[in-house]
Amino acid sequence: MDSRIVNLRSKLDVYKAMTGGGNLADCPVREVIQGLNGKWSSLLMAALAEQPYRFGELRRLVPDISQRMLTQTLYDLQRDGYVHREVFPTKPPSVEYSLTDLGRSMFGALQHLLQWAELNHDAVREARAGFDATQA
Amino acid sequence: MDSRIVNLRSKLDVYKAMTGGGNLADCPVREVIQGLNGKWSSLLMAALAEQPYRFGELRRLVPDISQRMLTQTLYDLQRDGYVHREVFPTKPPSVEYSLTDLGRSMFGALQHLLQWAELNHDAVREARAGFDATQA
DNA sequence: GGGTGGTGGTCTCAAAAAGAGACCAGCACT
DNA sequence: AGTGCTGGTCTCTTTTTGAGACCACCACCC
Repeated sequence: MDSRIVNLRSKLDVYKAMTGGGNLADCPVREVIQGLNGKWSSLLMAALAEQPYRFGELRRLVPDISQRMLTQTLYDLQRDGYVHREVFPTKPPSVEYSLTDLGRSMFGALQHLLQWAELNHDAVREARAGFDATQA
Repeated sequence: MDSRIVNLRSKLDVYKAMTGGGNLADCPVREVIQGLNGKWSSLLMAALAEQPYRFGELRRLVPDISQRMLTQTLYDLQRDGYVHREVFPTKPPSVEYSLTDLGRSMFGALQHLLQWAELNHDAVREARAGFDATQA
């Protein structure tokens, strides 16, 4: 028994899960997190959690995303099972993206982080400003 | 009143927070999330949530991180106020990294996502495999 | 029938970020 | 004098991202 007695079992469990219990290289948790790490993933998830959107609607909704990254991010989210893509055979075929059950479930967890960010972005901004000041 | 009646107020709020209420370009929530988007940020946060670590310990703990990215990710986390860096004037100076209160607070939110990933990585893996099969 | 505009993309090329690995000063121990 | 550990930085290559042109299809409008 050393000083590493852990009173935060759940945190330790999470850490062990991320390290795959010693098998850190191909850890499933890291793979999943990696999929959400994209610059646009969480934003698109938040948008689609509100309601389904079509490709062009998303592009207008997020003006600073390039069409290339919108295509790719949606493809990745679809691949991981968070997003459903449905093509409607209208005159110019339209494509609708919506969350799957898995996507809604995942967003429930992601939401905690987004809400934290909403409540604490001032603290982060302050910390950043203070740090930059000392480094100047 | 159109079909967009929203029964998920909290989700909508999160979305609005991310979009900055129409000011999507410089939205504070996106800035914060961006800081956690790094490939190694969440892993290092999980490690430091368990206990403080020294630089070399972290390097050994996460063998597949390059020294360069370890330095940089820790710097970024410190800049955003999640991590405290303390230099001890030992013979070869040692450096200890630990979570700040802000860091612990943030990890509390991040943890939900990590736990979700731990519980659902099978579903994601399956979705991925199924999707890849249809694309082949 | 010839322009215009909206559909959802792909392709190419430049810029930014990440990874690999060499290198460094300082000191302790042998 | 050599070896090893400390916490880094520097340079080079590869991967990821961003900007923007291009595309086929069809509807609409004259």
